[in-house]
Amino acid sequence: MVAGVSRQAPSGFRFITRSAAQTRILDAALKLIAEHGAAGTSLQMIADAIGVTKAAVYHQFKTKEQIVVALTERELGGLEEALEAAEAHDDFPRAREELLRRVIDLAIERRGAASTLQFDPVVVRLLAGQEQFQRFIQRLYGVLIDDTSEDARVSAAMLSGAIAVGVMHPLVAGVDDDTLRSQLLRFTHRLIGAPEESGAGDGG
Amino acid sequence: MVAGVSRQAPSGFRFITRSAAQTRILDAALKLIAEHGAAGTSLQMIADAIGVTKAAVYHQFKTKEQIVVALTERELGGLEEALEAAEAHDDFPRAREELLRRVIDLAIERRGAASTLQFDPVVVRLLAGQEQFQRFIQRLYGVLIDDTSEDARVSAAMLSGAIAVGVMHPLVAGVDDDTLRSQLLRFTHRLIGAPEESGAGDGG
DNA sequence: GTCTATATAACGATAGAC
DNA sequence: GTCTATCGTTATATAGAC
Repeated sequence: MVAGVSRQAPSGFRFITRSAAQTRILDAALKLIAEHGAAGTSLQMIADAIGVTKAAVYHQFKTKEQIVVALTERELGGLEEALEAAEAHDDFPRAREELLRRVIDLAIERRGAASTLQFDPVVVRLLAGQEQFQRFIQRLYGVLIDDTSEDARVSAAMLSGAIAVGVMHPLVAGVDDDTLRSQLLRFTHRLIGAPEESGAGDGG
Repeated sequence: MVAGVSRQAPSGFRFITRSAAQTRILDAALKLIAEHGAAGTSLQMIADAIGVTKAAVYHQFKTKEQIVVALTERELGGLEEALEAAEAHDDFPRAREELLRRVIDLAIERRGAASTLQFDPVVVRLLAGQEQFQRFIQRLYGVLIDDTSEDARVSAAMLSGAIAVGVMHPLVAGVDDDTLRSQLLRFTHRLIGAPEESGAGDGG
């Protein structure tokens, strides 16, 4: 699945630039969605959080849906780069290793921002209707799953949950980034059956 | 933490009986919350799903919050039994092993019902204010985490995510229960560093 | 880019009849 | 146990001034 894959055109998440006003909205929206869910986050709440009126928010994004889409684009942008780098490898284990390492780095960097979106049913529903995201997810699976066996699919599902929850669970709130990263890598390798490394000294 | 633990009083999830009308409401609510989130599920949607009016729903549950609480009580009820059985063991690895096996069984049985609730921020917020649930979660941690090391906490967080997502992820939608159970047990043992079993023949 | 003001709909919740 | 009808509030979204 990875060997001989043609370098696909970027989905285009990376090069979207946002104004300062838009960035403030997205920051506030992410925080509120994490606390109340996408359905439970109103435009009024977002407006209040950044100290403007609803109309000002609507001037930046035509609908609430567009805010969610823009938010997901932003949080998935870093993964696009990692995905392309992983696809460049021509053997499966190295591609997966590379991708997982970067996924973990990003997950820790943003401490559950993507996880929040990943588990929100409103976000999931919305993105299910967007071809751009579905293609992206399919590419991710292509690197993470080496065959079509149920074994590999269950493993990938568990891995995605382990990483996503591993960075956002209340139990790890007090764990510093470096410790969390080395633990996540260790358990991830254990889960996929790869040899565990002794040193954790990989810069980010 | 487990050795010498005194058999605590049940939180009382198990013995709540519900009328047929209440059960219909909870069934509909669970399905809708999985699709739209708790905040995105209105009383009108629940009423429409079972073919009654909003007022009929309010006759069974005084508020929307009570529906969510009742739903969580119902889905966590099976775990209470498993937790007590696990606490009866006086050595840690066996207690954890026993609990994890039952958690996986229940997760598969209901295919992500509890996972849905676990990841919904509205549900999390609501239960955070209920002492009954907080005590229950603390008891769960007591069996799953053997010490207070960050290592153990990260491991427990990842494990919880791996199981929860492992049963509800789209990738495993077509995997039959027995296959899913043996895979979940295998990867769970791998994650906690326990020896993997060869046979999966354990009745339910 | 932000404001006030408003239109229209849906929300949670209650009262009272059957 | 279910209904109709309603209250007060909030939701998404828009128009038009500054």
